[in-house]
Amino acid sequence: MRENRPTLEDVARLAGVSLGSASRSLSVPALVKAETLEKVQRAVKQLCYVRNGAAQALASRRTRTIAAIYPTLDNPIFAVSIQSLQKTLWTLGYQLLVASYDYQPEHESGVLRAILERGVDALVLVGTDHADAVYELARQYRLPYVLSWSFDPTKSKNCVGFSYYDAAYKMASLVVEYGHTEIALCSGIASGNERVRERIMGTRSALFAAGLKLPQEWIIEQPFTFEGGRLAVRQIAGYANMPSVLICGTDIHAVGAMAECRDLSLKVPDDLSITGSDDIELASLVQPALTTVQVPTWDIGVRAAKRIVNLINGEDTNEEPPLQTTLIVRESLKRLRS
Amino acid sequence: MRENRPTLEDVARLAGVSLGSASRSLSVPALVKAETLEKVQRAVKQLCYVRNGAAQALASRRTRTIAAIYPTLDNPIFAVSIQSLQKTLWTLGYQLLVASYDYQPEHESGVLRAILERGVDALVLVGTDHADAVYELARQYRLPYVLSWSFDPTKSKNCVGFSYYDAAYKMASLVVEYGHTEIALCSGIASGNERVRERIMGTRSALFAAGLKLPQEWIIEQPFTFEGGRLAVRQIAGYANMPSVLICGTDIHAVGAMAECRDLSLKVPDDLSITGSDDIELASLVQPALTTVQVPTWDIGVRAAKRIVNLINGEDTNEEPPLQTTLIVRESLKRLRS
DNA sequence: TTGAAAGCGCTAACAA
DNA sequence: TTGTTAGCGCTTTCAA
Repeated sequence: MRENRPTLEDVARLAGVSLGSASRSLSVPALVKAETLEKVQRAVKQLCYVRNGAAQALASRRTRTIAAIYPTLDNPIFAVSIQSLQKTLWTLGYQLLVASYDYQPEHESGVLRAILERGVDALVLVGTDHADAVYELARQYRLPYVLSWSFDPTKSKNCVGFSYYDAAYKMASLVVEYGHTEIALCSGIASGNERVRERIMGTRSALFAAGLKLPQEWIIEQPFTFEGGRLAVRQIAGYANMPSVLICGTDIHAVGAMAECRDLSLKVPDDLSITGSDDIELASLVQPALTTVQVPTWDIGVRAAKRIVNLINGEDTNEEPPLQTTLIVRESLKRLRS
Repeated sequence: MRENRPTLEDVARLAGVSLGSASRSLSVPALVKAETLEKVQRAVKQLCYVRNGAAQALASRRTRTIAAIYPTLDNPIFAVSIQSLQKTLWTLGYQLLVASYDYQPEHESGVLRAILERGVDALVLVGTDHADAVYELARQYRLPYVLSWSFDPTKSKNCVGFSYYDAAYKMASLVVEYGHTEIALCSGIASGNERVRERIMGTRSALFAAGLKLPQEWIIEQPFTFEGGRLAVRQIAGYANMPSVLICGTDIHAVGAMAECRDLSLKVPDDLSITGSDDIELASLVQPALTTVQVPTWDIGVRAAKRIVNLINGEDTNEEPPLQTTLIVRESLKRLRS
């Protein structure tokens, strides 16, 4: 298993300079005479030299790698956001280590521990609701972190996201404005997920403001899968009095719900209106097209990348306000009165 | 920026054993007396000790990390496969570093170079068609690699995948059997992607076997996006004589194509039949449900993980046959004659 | 601006 | 079965 990678010493020898100069040529070229720099660069090219990251990490105590831990990789909004996070980090000279805990919050700290062992300079997490152990480890290892997607004003320095409460409030207000009064909510699993809880609260507040209620039995907690959406529809279809609208916590839920409606011969939106959230690409492709809330998926990745690098460098990040969401009105929500 | 992580030396001191014994307790516990092992484990727990991966990597010349380079992370089949790859590697004691080159083959070697610098023990790639530089780097760094998804019998030791040719042949044969004679193909971009080329060849052979032809202008190369599928439909809709069926290279294409048909008031499958490939979850949710080819998405990740670890350990991997694909007949393909 | 040299925290001979 | 020790390849003082 021996490799024959050239070392920096080989480079230095070939270039006729010291090990120190060779190292500086690569890391802080500004401190090196142009002539020396050139000699080193020539040697690097000639030997096809590539740094040994482990040695660099050991000596400098930085890995130039950032870990991102997601609930799942299997939702297009996360996939898109990972792309933008990765691209932006790359331009800033960092690599991205991606991990997921499969929507099992209790696994997150285990994943983090493994990542810590491998060594990273910082952390990007999703949401603000994490086990104490997660925050504890970050503190203990002095790891800067960014909490993405959710926005918590009390932690704004570490947050890059939007208000799930506001997004849900907006959507529920639209639903009310369209004349609906019998409203059900298909949310995700609330435990360990403040985004789900914020959505429930936002929805409830909007209904309350209109003199309506969101009874507990009309809040249906389902995993964020197509199947989850189907199950929600099956459940409300069994109720004596069916709601006129199902507000879904994600577009994935909504698309699953629409499929189930078809199977049950429920017309959307005539028999049941359905709304989503996220505005994934699919939302405009389904029939009827989905009324949903657009969230700044790509932007979250870009900004999380910039923020985390700032935090690593100890630069003062001026606190940014939450990102904005936008209602997208299509055909899946029926107007009952104008 | 100083961290205060305890080192193995701290552990050894607290446990009252030597550095060597402490190291062995963690890496090869079998070589250590039970009593010693226990002392070390207690010290580890007490100090919350976590190995320093960089030091370990530098000294042992292995990182226990495997890199996987994908064309994109933004296709559900890859997302699913990454999940299974990651999970399986985890149980085998390896971590996964994910990267993508955004379907720009010329970027792949650059990505690989960055990964090499960081250090990995092995590589999982998608497909067999890679720049010489990629194979050259793998050779130079003695990096074991697995080529996933595609199956090339001449490289079967390194391949974990299925025959795209066969899959396409099967689907095209079904289309012919259903009585279609005017057949168009919406493939991906063929350059730098043998999977696309195999699909084209498989389709062409099946048609040829039935006395039909696949003219070049009925092969439409489009990027693997919903929009790609839409564009393909727009293109054939402009032809003087339209085909009766559009065979799509992926379900993503097919779903996009179906959406465009709706916008153009083309009935699927009456005005135009559409077939897909991959059998993503969405395929059964769209209306009409998609006739497609199921591919072993999850299995590819599991097997790639096992194979790559075998290769790292220099174990003899008995050459496995290609994985199998299955036709899934639903409603998007019309029967013109029986 | 450069060179010399002391580690970074661990593994893996080797000797005991 | 254990302890000792010489590196792994790089960064980063420090002195020149």
